[in-house]
Amino acid sequence: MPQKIAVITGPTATGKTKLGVLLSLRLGGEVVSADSMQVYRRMNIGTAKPSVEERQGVPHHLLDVAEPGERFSVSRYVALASAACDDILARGKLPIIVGGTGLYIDSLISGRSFADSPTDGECRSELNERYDELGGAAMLREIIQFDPERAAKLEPGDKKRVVRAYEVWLLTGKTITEHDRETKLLPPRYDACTLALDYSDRADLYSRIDARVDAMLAEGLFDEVRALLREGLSPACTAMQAIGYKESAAALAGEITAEDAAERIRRESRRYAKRQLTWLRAKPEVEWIRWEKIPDFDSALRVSTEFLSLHGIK
RNA sequence: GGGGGAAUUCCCGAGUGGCCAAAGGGGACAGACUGUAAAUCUGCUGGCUAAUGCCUUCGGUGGUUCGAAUCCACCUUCCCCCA
Repeated sequence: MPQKIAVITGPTATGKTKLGVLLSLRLGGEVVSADSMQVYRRMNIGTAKPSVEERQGVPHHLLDVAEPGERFSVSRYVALASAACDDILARGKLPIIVGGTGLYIDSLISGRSFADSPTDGECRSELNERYDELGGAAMLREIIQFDPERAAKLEPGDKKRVVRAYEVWLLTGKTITEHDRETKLLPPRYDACTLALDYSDRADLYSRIDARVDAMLAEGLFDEVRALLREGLSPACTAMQAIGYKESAAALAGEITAEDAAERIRRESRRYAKRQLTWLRAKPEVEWIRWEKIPDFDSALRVSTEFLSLHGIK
C-alpha cells in the first residue's frame, strides 16, 4: 500500500503557499514544492517563491534545485521530488505537495515512468527542423505509419507533441502509445489526498492575480530579470519562458514598453490560471476550497485538516 | 466661421447594393495535455432552435430599391485642415 501524502494545488495566486505552511505546522509536515519555475535559483520575485520568513521554519523541498540556464523536466522533477517525499516519510513526517504545476503533481503521485530517451539530442533538433520544413500534417502522416493511434490524437499544429511522438519511436523503438499503456499499468507511487484552492467568483481570482503582478513589479521584477540576463542567460531557455520573465525581458530589450509588459504579465497570468483550472476540473478526486472574495485561512485550515483526517492523515 | 474625414458585432478592424450574423486579429469562454508544462495545442464567440429555420444587429431618423452595413437626406458625436 503506497504511503499517504497531502497535496495542495489550485490556480496561481490562491494562497497555496500559505495554506501549505499552516498545514505543515499543524500536522508536522514538510513542503515539497510542485512548481516548474520555482525550481530555478535566483528566480524569486516573478515565481512568487516563498521567502524564508514566509516558510516559517517549515522545510521546503524542490525550491532552487536548478540553475536558470539548465534544462529541467518532469522526469527530473519526479526523481527529485519522490526522493524528497520518501525521505520525509522515512523520518515519520508528512510530505505536503504544494504547487500549481499539474503535470508535475500527477507524474509524482501516479508512479508513471517516462520514455527513456534524452530530449536535447541531435534527434530532437533534427525532428524540429523537419517539422519546420515539412509541416505538421506531413509529419503526422509519417507517424501514422508506426503509431496510428497517437497520430489520430495529435493536432498538426502541436509541434512539441508531434516531435516527441516521433522522437520516442526513433530513440526507443517503442511507440509512445505503447509506452503510455505500460506506464498506466504501474501502481501509484503515493496515496495522495488532494485539496485545491480557488475563488468562488472568477472575477475575484483575476483581480487578485492583477494585484499580485503589480506587487511583483513594485518589488523589482525587472531588476531580477535584468540580473539574470546580465549573467548571460539566454532569452530562449526554459526558465525565461516563465510568465513575467519573458515579458520583462522584452521590455528591457526595448521591444515593448514597461506598461505593455505589465499588462501582458497580468493577462498571461490570468490565462495561466484558467488553464490550471481546466486541468484540475478534470479530476474528480480533488476537494475544493473556494474563497468568498478573500482567503479565510482559519476556515480553510479547519476544512482541510478535517478532509485529510477522513483519509487517515492526522 | 469654412473645408474634409470617420462612426461596424466585447475591443481593434475589413466589408461599398444581394453570396453578411458580417473577413482577420485581440480578448473572453471552453477543452486537450505523459521528458520545455508559467510550455504547447484545439474549439467557440448576437438571440432562440435538436435541426431546417426564425428573430435582432453595422451612430440616430427617414428615404431610394424586389433587396441596404453598403446609395440619398437630415440629425448626433468624434477627428483633421483652413480661419
